Amino acid sequence: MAEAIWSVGKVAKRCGIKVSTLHFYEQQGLIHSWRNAGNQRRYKPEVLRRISVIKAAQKVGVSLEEIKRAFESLPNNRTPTVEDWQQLSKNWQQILDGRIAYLQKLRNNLAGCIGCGCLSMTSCPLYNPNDQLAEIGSGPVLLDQAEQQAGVER
Amino acid sequence: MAEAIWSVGKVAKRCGIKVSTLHFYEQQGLIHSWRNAGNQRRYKPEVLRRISVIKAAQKVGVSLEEIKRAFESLPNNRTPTVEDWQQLSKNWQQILDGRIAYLQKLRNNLAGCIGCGCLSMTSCPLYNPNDQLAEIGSGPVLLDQAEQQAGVER
DNA sequence: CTAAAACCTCAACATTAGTTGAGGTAAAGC
DNA sequence: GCTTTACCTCAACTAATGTTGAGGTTTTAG
Repeated sequence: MAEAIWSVGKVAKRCGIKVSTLHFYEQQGLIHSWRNAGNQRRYKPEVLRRISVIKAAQKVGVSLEEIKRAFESLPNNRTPTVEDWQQLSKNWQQILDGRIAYLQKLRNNLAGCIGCGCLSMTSCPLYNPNDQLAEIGSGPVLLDQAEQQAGVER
Repeated sequence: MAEAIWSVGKVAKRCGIKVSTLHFYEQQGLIHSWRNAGNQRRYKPEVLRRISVIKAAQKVGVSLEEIKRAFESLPNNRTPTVEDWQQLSKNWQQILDGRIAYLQKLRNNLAGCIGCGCLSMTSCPLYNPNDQLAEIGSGPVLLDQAEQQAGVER
């Protein structure tokens, strides 16, 4: 201990990622390092925290670009404090809450939509783009009223 | 109505996706069509349901490859029945339940991990790869015990 | 002091999920 | 019947997220 400076290999091993990924993240501006006399990367322990946040965010489907923007709220002139991370954490929880609510809605509608017998898209919240269900990742989901015109099929 | 046969343009418009995406999905084996006398694609209304399932799945972070495997449980010799879709829906709900549980765990640990003051990864469920939190998408998240060796931090 | 392990850069490649465009055919509207 | 719109194929391109490898330097262990 007292050894608060990390090499790229150590960080990679500790985080379960590849050295090349650290290079990549640095290139993308997600993490920072300085160089020693022999041009090798050196990291503050803070980087471990950043990487774990990146990993957690990715599991929730957040892009590196968005993570980068979130990190921009952290100070770059000094090591982030507990308060800095807490603020970031608070923002994250909001995202997570939304995400959870979305999934729950999707889950509860699933039996009634995908597996339903109505074969209609008119009122289905899964198919209906006006439903807030669709308001997470992308644009329009699917338009309404359709499959009941079926039955004839081929 | 009675017109239960769809052209690629109609399907695309109804689903809010591009024609090229339909080509792509067909090429990937996610949807099927037959051709009319003039070599144009024709679809059963079933395709709308498939596409909405694809779109819903993607929002949950499921890859096309996994969706394809899920679709393999559907009959390819006949149009899927309500029961077929219900079965698929049931499997989906399990995935969703796991995903929701994961996010909830992540959410509840967020303040205590990212934003905590301990600066230690020894017992942090977010950093700890043995924690089931990590069991969703990928391999190891982050290994333990680290940042408390910090404090010096140059 | 030397050999092995770890690093460095830079370019190319990989994968997923599509999109775009060129060059040509089919169907629909008037 | 002509013109516009929709379709067709095939190849190339995009963007995000990394990974691999070549060729060379630094650090570390014995």
